[in-house]
Amino acid sequence: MATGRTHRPATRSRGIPEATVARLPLYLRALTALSERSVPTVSSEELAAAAGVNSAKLRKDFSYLGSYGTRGVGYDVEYLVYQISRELGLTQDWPVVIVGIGNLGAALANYGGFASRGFRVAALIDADPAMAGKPVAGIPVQHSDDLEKIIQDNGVSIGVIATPAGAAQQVCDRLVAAGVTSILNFAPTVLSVPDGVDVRKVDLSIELQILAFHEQRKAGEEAASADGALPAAAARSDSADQGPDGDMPAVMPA
Amino acid sequence: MATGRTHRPATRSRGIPEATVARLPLYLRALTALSERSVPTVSSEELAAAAGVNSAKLRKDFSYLGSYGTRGVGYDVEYLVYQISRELGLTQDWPVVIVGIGNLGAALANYGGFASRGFRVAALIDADPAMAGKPVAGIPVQHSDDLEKIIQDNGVSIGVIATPAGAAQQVCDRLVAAGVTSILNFAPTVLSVPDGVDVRKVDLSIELQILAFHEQRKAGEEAASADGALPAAAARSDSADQGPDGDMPAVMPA
DNA sequence: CCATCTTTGTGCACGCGTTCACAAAGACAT
DNA sequence: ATGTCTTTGTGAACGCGTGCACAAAGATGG
Repeated sequence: MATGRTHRPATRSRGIPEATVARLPLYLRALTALSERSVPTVSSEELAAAAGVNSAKLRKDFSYLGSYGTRGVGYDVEYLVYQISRELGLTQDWPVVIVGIGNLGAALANYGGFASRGFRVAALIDADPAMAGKPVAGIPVQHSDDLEKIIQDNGVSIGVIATPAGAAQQVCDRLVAAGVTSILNFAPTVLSVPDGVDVRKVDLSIELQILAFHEQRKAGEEAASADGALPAAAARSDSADQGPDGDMPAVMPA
Repeated sequence: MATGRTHRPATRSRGIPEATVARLPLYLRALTALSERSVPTVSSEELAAAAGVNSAKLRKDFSYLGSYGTRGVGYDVEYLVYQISRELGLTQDWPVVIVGIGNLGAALANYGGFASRGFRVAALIDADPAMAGKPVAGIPVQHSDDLEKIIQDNGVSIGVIATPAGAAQQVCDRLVAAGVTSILNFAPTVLSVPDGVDVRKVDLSIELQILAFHEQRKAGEEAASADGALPAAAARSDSADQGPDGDMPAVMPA
């Protein structure tokens, strides 16, 4: 970004690889923990261990930020916390709306990690009129009719979708039309959005299926060494596939 | 391709790239939707659009499965649903335990997508004695003292951790010791596990921070074209860092 | 049976991300 | 000051994942 200050090798925001960006929050968390224990400096080796990554990767990641460590010593914890926070945009306050206040929406609303990380729940929105006015996590739920107004009044640019799958795209469209440019989607749907809008997806069902794949593979290999066949456990070979479920958000039936 | 058609070209489980495995559930969902609409066949182009991926990628993904499409026609929906389900291990029943029945744990327990995808909630476990016996989603919560017994009695190999961060590693260790080999972790902690155990992490806080990064970048660029400086919005430049929050699961305060 | 047309399966090239390994930078002791 | 020792920052090699572009397969119609 050209932010500029003369030197400042970094600030090449656009130069920061996605993979690195995705790890910065991890480093930040580990650093925050160190900071709370008043640890003044940390080596790449130590921090990498705490974050669960390779130390060379961590150093390279930091090099994109232009973060300066001190050779022979390590990194200054406080300085790094500040730099990463700044890079991630956490030094400012991000108002967030949560749409769809079912089980999951409520869980999200109650999540304490919001406020302490630069995020603020500006509003809770649900389509059910019966929910309107009812407080969840101390915040009154508002009806989705007022979605546009809420977004605009609060200058919201980040929206969280926790509605059933069927409603997700419509909600998404309205959020985008109202000015939201970043969306965190918990509904099991592929959202289509115009250029310039970022979408991230969290999908419990997918995560579990990936685990099942590996689990099956482990079982299969085990069996293979003794048997040569399939997992011993359940040989239930239904054609599977039954209830239509593609209609509620991962993790939350309305 | 080499697969030689002795039928059964697949089963090269170990040959399937991770990236492909991660997309299979996506394809499966799209295919299930088609199946429900009784669509008999689908082209890679159509299916790719529905799943939000590139059609060449999709074809290559399927080629790892050894799935057979028909040139000039496309893929048989039902056949593909079965093949992918099978490959993912969803034709068998996976008993799952959820540890930590707070807001999120309850939301997970209520998630309808479990049963319909080959997963079954075998038990809900919480450390709070006051929760014991209390039914959540129709399943009585059990005390964590009985964790090992529950795992063994039910032959559970997949565990979901939705506890506060402080308890996660300990719970993880007990799960692993009891025989769990796949863990879905919602707590904001890096879990360390022995070889052979898979861990997948879902972390709301990280997802939001990644969105914030891009959001800030957008704002910065916008401003740059007119101004040259930083986002106009909030120039709040605190040293940031405040409440200790690293102590509850992403999305769920006990 | 042959021609045409559609759609798959994949060889290939490119770019990103990871990791190694090491030179340079600096702290610290003497 | 000078030497030693630690730890960073990064050049370079490698491997994975992606996407293009096309040949081969097979359906379909004449």
